[in-house]
Amino acid sequence: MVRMRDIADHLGISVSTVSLAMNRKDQGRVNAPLAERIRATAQEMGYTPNLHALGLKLNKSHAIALICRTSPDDPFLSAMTGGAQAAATDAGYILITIPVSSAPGAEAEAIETALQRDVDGIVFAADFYRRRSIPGVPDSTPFVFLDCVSTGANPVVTEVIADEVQGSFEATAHLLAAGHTRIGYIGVDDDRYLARHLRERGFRAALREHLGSGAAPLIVNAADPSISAGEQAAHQLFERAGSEPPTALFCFSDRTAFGVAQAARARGLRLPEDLSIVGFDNVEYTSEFFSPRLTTVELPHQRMSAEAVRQLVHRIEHPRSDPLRITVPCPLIHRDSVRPAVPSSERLER
Amino acid sequence: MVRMRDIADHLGISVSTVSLAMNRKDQGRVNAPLAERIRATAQEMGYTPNLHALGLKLNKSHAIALICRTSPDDPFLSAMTGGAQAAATDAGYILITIPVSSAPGAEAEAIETALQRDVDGIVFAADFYRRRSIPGVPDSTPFVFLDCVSTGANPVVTEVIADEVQGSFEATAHLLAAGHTRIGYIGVDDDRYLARHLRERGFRAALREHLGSGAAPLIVNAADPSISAGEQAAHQLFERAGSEPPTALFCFSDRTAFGVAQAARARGLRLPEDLSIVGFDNVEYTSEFFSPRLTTVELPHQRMSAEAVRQLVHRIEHPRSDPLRITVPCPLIHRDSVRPAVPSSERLER
DNA sequence: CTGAAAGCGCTAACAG
DNA sequence: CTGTTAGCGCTTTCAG
Repeated sequence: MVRMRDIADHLGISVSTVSLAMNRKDQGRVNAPLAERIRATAQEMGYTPNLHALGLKLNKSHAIALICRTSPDDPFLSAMTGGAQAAATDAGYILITIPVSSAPGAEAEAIETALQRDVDGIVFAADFYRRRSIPGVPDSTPFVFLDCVSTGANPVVTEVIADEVQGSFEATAHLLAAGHTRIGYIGVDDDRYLARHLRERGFRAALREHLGSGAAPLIVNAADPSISAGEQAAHQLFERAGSEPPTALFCFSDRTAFGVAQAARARGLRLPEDLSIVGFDNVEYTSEFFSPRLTTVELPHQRMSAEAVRQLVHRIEHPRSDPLRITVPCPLIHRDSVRPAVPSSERLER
Repeated sequence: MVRMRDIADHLGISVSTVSLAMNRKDQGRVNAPLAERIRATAQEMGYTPNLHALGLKLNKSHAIALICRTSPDDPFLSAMTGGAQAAATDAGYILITIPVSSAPGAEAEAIETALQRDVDGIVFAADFYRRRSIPGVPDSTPFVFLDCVSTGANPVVTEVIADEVQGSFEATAHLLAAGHTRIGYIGVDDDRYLARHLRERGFRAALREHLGSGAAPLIVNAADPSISAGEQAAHQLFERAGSEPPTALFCFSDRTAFGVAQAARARGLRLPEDLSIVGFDNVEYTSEFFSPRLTTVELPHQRMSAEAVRQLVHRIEHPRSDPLRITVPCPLIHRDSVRPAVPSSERLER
């Protein structure tokens, strides 16, 4: 491990001059050619700064903590950590992922761990979009929220969230563009999911915009976002619809969509010929194990976490900057579960 | 942030005494009651050691690096990092995950990053079980292999791998125990997968043990582990089997199994009534989106990575210990895709 | 049994 | 323009 000391000796100069040159604080302090020569030999000798020394001196670790709940089978975890990793590396930081169990004091403990490592900032991620209280972090440690917002009206902390409304609007618009007019929505009846209201709002907005405000949208909420609840809800919706069944369904989640597909098949409907469906989440493998391959709205965890890290770095480097609410769009992933609507007259002929 | 200095002042003693007491190096150096009192007040004042200072002094960071390829949708990534995280935390270390792209110099770069952070050890993980060369890491930095083995006969480095043979043996034995006798195996025809041979070996061994060496096992290899290749291979197998079709199939992977299921259904077979299948991997969501819920062998990434970290910590703390090859068992996950075999006479009656 | 002092690699006043 | 110096928090001889 070559130190500044080594390169100073090698050049017959002092450590502080080397330090100045290496930190590009040499404007009018070290003459240009010398500075250049220092940097060159540093490179040559394979100098890498000792981060412990730096940290000790500057109270800066060039490390960022990602604190999040980790259930062993969270489908979004890899995308989240991956995006955060990449962004951190890009910015010259390292990412430390600190898992937090669901035990009571776990979050405080995680924060403690992070602080002890002297991280320069913390990203708090939720396991799904939710409202949460501001964590007990000293004012001196910048932090941002990922996939969650603080209780209280105005963002007092930078928050990175998905644009659920836009995503569901787009999905519904896609169905409308395919000629469907009788479109239902299978939501979820659990207020812990903030997304619940946002996705319904996007759905309604698209319908209103394309069909006018006259149409009463067909909406049934499943008990939870599971496959079986989705299945049940779909049956309910078809029964409620009676003789005018929907030709397309927008679903709260991919799992909901899967349940819906099972219900539809049980009723003798072919997918996507008789019923088009769009899911939400773009859970990995969903597209592979689902047939027809599911058209769905992606929850862009990778982009979100990358953005969260970028925002955090910004706040680390500009401590006085204002908190922001960043909304990242949810792209619609076109696959095979949506078909153009067939006018009902033609359908009867077959 | 309270320092040793603070607690020394508070007690009117010197820093070195505190250090001695805190590090339990006080045997016959500090009198017992004082040492105890020091530890008590440290606790009270909320002392936490400054890791930068420690690292600087001792060249130890209490950090471990996990270096691995990360494709954004590796289904095993969360389990792997999760297990490693937990084990590292348990051992008082922190885990730094360093992603490595598939670009040429990427691995060297990742190692560089790790070394610069002064990690105490490195876990190298492969994206699937494979043989690989020893990475260019200084002798002073302990490392272990996860899900890979070194080229060369004897392990020169500690390796943690899954017991693929045992897993497939158990799966096949389960099928046999359910009364099946005509059992086929859909493998994969790609030698990059070391698992390929091991799984086939387990399959053959179970058959031999239960059925004797007379039976020629029905084996078809798919071109790759994808769904479509599995589907094709299954058709091929059924054609080859002719009038004596298998009543159960063991599959190289869950995706293979999914393809197999599609092929079977296309041939009018009901699952699991007419055909039992067992997969391999226990990929998340596979059980949910697969119907019937897939009985499969789990690739225990969480346990493996935890074990790798434990081994690494052991090597960090006992540098002269011998390299080991650790094999962790693959449990069979019982779900709904296996049914007891029905004697062929009864089958015809229905 | 306890304390003083040096030093890990680096930065930042401050002198020169 | 360059060098000297002190000090970040801790461990570890070495004296006392």
